[in-house]
Amino acid sequence: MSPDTLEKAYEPHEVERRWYDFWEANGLFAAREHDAGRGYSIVIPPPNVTGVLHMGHALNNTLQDILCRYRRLRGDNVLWMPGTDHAGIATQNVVERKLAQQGTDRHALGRERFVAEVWAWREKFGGAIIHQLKRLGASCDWARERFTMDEGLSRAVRRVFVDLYDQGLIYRGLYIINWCPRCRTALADLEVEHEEVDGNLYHIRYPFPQGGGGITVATTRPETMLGDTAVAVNPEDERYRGLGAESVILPLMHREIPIIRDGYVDMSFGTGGLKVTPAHDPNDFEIARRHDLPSVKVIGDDGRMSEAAGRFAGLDRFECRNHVVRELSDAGLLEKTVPYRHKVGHCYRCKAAVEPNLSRQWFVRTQPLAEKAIAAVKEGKTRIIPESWAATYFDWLENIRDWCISRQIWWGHQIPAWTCAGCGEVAVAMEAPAVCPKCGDSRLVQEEDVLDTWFSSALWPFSTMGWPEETALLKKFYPTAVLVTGFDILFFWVARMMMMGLHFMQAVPFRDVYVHALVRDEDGQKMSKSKGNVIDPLEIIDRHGTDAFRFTLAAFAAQGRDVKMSEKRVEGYRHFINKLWNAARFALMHVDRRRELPDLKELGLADRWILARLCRATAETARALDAYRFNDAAAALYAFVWHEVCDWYLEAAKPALHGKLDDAARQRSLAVLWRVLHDTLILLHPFIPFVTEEIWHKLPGAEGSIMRAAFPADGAAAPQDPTAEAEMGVLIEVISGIRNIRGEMGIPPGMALEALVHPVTPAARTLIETQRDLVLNLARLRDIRITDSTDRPKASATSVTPGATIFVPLEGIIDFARERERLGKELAKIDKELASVAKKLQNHDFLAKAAPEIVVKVRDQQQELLDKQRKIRVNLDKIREYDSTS
RNA sequence: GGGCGGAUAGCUCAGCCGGGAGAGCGUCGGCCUUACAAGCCGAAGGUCACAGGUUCGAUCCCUGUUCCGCCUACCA
Repeated sequence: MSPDTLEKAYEPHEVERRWYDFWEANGLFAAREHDAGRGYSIVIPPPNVTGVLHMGHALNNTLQDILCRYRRLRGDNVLWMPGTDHAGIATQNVVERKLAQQGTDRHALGRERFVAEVWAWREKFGGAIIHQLKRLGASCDWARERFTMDEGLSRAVRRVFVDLYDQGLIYRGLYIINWCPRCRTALADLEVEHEEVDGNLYHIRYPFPQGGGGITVATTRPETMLGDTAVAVNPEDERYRGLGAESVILPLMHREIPIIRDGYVDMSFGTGGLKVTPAHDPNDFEIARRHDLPSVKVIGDDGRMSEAAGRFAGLDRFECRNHVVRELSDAGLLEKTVPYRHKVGHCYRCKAAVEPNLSRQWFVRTQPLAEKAIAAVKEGKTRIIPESWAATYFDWLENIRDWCISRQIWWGHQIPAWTCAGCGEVAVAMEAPAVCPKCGDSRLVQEEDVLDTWFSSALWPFSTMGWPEETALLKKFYPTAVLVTGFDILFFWVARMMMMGLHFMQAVPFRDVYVHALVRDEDGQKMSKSKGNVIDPLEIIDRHGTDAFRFTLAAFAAQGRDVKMSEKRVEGYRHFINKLWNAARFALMHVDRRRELPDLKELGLADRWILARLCRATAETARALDAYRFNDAAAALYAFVWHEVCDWYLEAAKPALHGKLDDAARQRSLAVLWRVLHDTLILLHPFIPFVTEEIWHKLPGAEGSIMRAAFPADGAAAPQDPTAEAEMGVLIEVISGIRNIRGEMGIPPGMALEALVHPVTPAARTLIETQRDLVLNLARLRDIRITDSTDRPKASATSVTPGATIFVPLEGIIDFARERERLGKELAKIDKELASVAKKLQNHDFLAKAAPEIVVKVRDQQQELLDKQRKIRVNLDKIREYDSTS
């Protein structure tokens, strides 16, 4: 195969590897912080080091890559900052599972060796997702790749922690937090997934000390009763006036606990009695504070009952529930058990049921930070797109609660706080202090806990650019242009980056937040391993190529709607890639070297038409991408390439290209073809980078990488040619009319026909005369005759178009019944349209109140329809006449 | 409990500021026309969920209803 011809079908795999290597080797992804040129930056949502590329990543990164490649073509100095997230709990879990397989665990190793083990794991497997992103074509500036645990980012984390602590925005305290007994760590509220489960509501009677009676409470978690320290009723509740007792006996534990009155209690729920378990329920914790009640922690950190649970100690919490219920029932204190559907919190990492637990943890005081994050969006400093997500963003930030940031795991940024063994002073500092700042004791013990993974993620837009140093990178590229993300991490990540960015950089981290949809399976189900409906992006890429896959994602990425992915759809777009490939193949059979575009005046109609359409496609692509309307851009390009370039232009240009016309015509067509292919490749490149680069290098006169090309001029700078568009429109109608007759009348394509054309205006006559060859060729006619008479050959089929009425003589072939049916069908359509138009024009209110240009438009419409109706009727009548006489 | 989104052709979905309902796939009929059968030409197919309202005019704006999906919340 010679260098300037193409294979018959596009084979993506070898091409993709070759060009990706080429781009990387030539530094085409590199940002230049010291260069002029408008800076455009995006920071990647860092995938977990444990991650493997899934559909969500594929969509997210395809959209980012489209934007980055587009901005480069527009001449911007683009930084796409890549990296990965250490993913504290997730990664620790992965390595712990590996250790379990080896018959050991982290406690046997000890902290230091375990952490070393995780680093080793990361060295070996952590790069997988990066390789996968490269297969997707992601044009990140890989030389700058960062990791949330690397030295620079860790410094940024410590700096932020220390500053927030000094500013009173980080504190430590004893509160009810969400505890995962499986991961054995605290979780933030956000990290708890609430799921509906079928449970029971147990009604338990707590008898009075004197025996008998008592107060009945209802609970879904009876095992927590072992830690009850009061029973509460509403002070307004008539049922509990004058009880004659101020306490009850806690069953099974035989502990006397007080009856308290608190407005929190909902009188309408159950019996109006509430058991109070301060150590295992956030509301009860608050009630206990108000009433100065003690706390009894009966569930331990491992999910088993603690010593405080007396004889139940050591039982698993769920096992204990069964024991408690049985014993209560035996004691006659279980009044009833009703099935109850309620939500239970689960750990977002391991799915174990979360236990609210009293615990000493570190918190970020979020409210002051949230206020600024709200204001920034309200003031338009950051736009959220689509706008509907702003409401969700505001709602969460307005009701934000303090953020529990400490985790009882080993993999992560260890909290930079040291406790003095001598005086108990807590010192918070960037580096370990040598001695206690208060008493001078050197026995300092660092806090064991690490920080929530999302704490370091919150700093990502500036920590990756070198903060807290004042780097050239920050100066050039902060704030970033846009953050592209799924809505699932709007709170986890986006809102927190807003808070931290505003606090530490005094500027928003991004001007736009583009929130894209979720990728689901073809039935709209969320993809999950347990459902077995996961489609692996890499398998899709293997089978159909990266470009087809990317184009599919872009084409389905309509704002505010989930993407339903199925292999079938990718297949459809693979056909598109192949169509482009073959169009190029055809073009390259003719185009030999670059030619200047001749004057518009010298060009043929089809040439002028396609250039005008190219100009529109360019403007539409730019408009759509500037507005994050990826699907609009993809649809516009698809339609342009397939239905305008391939279906009409290439077909129209064939005679000239094949040398059937004069050489000047051939040269002109070649120049236009070159221009159309050249610009179209650039327009498509952000979406389908590989195939466009491959074709680009076969295109004579196209220099270097397509990545360095300039986006075509759109709008005023490019040829606007409404005349060509209108004239070509008339011809397309004429040709389609003839094709319709052929198809409907069942005439084989091989049979050459002749047509008699009656133009409606002298201009149309001239047009058809001058474009005679084009019509002959595209309508597959033997001959075309132009007539001033409306007389029609006897046995002929008719097509009425806006520019001309066409008669196709079908002597000996015509099936009169069929033609009658065809015209009748068309007439019925016109009658229907005419009726609705007439209704409008008979309406005085419409004439008086509608915009004048609309009225004019409707009048013109009516005129056209009436004209067409009249012509069809005449022909229908004649057909009837002939039919009856023949 | 609060909030958000969706309902348009057989399927999957576009449809920005109200003014003659679109695409892809699928279906039907005809074609190996020297770029492409992963293709070409032609065609059929819709009460724009339902009920009201605003308007000269509503798939589009407003209200309500039904169904589906999602987010969020400390009612045991």
